[in-house]
Amino acid sequence: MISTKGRYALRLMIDVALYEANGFVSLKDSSRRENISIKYLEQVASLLTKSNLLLSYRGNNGGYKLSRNPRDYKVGEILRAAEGSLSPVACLQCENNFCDRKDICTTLEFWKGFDKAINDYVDNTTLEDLVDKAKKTLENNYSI
Amino acid sequence: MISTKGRYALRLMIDVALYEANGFVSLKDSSRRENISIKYLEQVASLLTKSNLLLSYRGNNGGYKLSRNPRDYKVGEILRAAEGSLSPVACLQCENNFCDRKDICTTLEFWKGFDKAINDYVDNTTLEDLVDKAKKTLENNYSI
DNA sequence: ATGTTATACTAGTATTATGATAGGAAAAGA
DNA sequence: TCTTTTCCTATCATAATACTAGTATAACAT
Repeated sequence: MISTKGRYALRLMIDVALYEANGFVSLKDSSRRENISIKYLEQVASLLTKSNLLLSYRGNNGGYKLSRNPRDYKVGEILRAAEGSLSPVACLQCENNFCDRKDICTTLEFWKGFDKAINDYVDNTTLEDLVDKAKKTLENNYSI
Repeated sequence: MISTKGRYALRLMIDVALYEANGFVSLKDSSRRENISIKYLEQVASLLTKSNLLLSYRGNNGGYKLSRNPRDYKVGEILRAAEGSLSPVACLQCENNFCDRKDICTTLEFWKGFDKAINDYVDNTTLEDLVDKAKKTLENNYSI
């Protein structure tokens, strides 16, 4: 359901949040820290930039930084930007909502509720929540 | 996320529930009513039979019937039988839970909560709920 | 016995999505 | 002008999806 694109997007956002204090965060650094192919990460970053979740800057000392405070990102926004849609069934994706069974479908309400449960969950966690957790994990690893 | 297998499985279970009063429900009839290829529906029915959600009977006047009362099926059981797993990320599928980032993964808790939200939702609706809705839809269509 | 009806099982197949890799253009600073 | 970085597009191997098809097996009717 959530592919590498969504998972990598979330990890990239957390990584940028953790390191942007020193200036723009380059994919060269993020990809090394997160152990993700830089070329693939470029595609993920591009999705996030187009959705205005990341700001980019080219050239030397360029890279990415957050466009907002971490607490103002819902995780759902990040996942939807990377995945396109979190709909559990194709018939709920806006454009495809022309299912010819629409008026007789006895499961449509169930699927709509499912879609809502999914989006409610992912919109109930902020990037800040995950960043705080990441900071604790880093601290623990250093103390070992 | 939910493929045709899961969606067809749910529709088949509802169809069998609606028509089993007259005896075993054949795929020939179900496939005609639901407008799903009989050969594909066979594969779906096979998954449900193997999971003991449907009882099958071969030969003349054979077909399928429910193994329990509709109120005793959680929709989640049906979907999991057809789809295999509803985990939103690969690393939560039991066998694959050997992700080498397991101990440093800052998003694992988030994904576990996501998994729980998904399964809680689908386990909170019963087949009976959907069958009741289907009966109402059928009534409305006849009255038109 | 034989034919009919139905499930059970296995194999094949076209299309699409996934998860990348690769090359080069464009921007920005040294 | 060189280096570093993002930006954009193309390509590609693998796997999943959504089927179709054929045959075996069971059960009953005649």
